[in-house]
Amino acid sequence: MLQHSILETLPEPLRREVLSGLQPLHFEHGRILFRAGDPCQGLPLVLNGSVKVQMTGLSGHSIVLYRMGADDICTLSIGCLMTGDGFRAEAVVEDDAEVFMVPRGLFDRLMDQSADFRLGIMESYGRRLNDLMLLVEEVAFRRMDERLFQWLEARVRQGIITITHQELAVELGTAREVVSRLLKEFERKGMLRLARGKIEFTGSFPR
Amino acid sequence: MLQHSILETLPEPLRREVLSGLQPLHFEHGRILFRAGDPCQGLPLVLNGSVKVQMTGLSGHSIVLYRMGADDICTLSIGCLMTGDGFRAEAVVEDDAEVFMVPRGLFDRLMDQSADFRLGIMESYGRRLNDLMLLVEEVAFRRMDERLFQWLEARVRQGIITITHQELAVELGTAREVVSRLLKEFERKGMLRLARGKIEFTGSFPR
DNA sequence: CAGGCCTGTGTGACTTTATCACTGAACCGT
DNA sequence: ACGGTTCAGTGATAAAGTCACACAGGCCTG
Repeated sequence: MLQHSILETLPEPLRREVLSGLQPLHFEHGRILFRAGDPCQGLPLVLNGSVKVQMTGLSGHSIVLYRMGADDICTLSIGCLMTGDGFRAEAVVEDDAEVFMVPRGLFDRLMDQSADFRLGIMESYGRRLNDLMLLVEEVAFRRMDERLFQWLEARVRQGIITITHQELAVELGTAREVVSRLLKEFERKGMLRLARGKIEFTGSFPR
Repeated sequence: MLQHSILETLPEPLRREVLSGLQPLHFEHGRILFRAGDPCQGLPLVLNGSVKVQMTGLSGHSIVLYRMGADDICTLSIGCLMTGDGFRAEAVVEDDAEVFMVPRGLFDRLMDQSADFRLGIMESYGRRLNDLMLLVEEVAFRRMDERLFQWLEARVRQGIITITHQELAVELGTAREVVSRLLKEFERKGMLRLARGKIEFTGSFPR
């Protein structure tokens, strides 16, 4: 079922009209929703799948800022939509995703006509702001080994994950070598097994 | 003249009504607009002065996230206003400030009735999101000496600034010792002179 | 105005993280 | 099987964070 909760709150005639006017766009794993500098085409409503948003600094390093999943709204786009500025980050599809792209005109109309839509947008914005604030705190003050551990912990249930040390470094905003060394240490402690492009959790990974 | 550009865009009868219903609140240097955990009372529109927003991590360390000045909107409050969650950060007045506090009901009404108001809110949100993204990048990848230098550079014109190393550490999200050492090095290079609670720029501070 | 107190600053020793440079292993296509 | 490419491991060194403590400046109080 292709739907997005923020559209379900619309009053009936409007909802039907909007839904009939939008067709879902499919994006496969690895596709880029937008790149840094791109102008904003519309507000993406993520129906399913998973999209990560990351930025690359002047230094040339990248860091993942947050992810969007089912029922998420790409709030970052709104600012660009309003000011006409280009994106400062890029969005990469991780798990194949379907997206409604709401054009500027329709967005304005929905903001005008539905209090629930406005509420949904504001809530989404608030969450994103909070996420970023927490990320700042994490990057500024938390130790790398803890952060890496937590990242892995959230994925233990998958048993094996497919990711390179370089990608993991981008997740945490650090250098590949740092990730390699820390992972090696985890391996020495028996928490996981390393292979090229893969990390396998052992039963003894602490939970 | 006490006004805020986002209110000036309102259609005339509404603008007059809103303005007559709001009286500016005065906050002196050092006053706390809100603390972490506080519920949100309304949307603060900053008329003048300067307010810094900072958060304290689990680690007990703090970092300044951004500042608000004349004509700014405390977008952070909107999320809290919508979800009813408490603030995750605190706002401290630096230069005496005057603020319109827009209560929830009025905010909803303005969002409903003015497209320009909506635009202003969305733009403000977009800017804040961009600021935070840049901060993440800065904290994750930039060298401390450069960041400290830039922070000082932005204040060279004041000649002397009154700030402790501890406060400066919070500005940058680092440890006091790191700031002390870097400042000492700047002093050795002749860029500035240090005194208890003060930093004096010399003519040779590079610009 | 001497002494005590609090806050702010300086610094050594050590750990963690980042950077640089390079090696070798694993995989891919032909 | 070979050669190229991507990935991972590691030593050396620099930058930044942590811990512990000494001491200096300003302020209050007797």
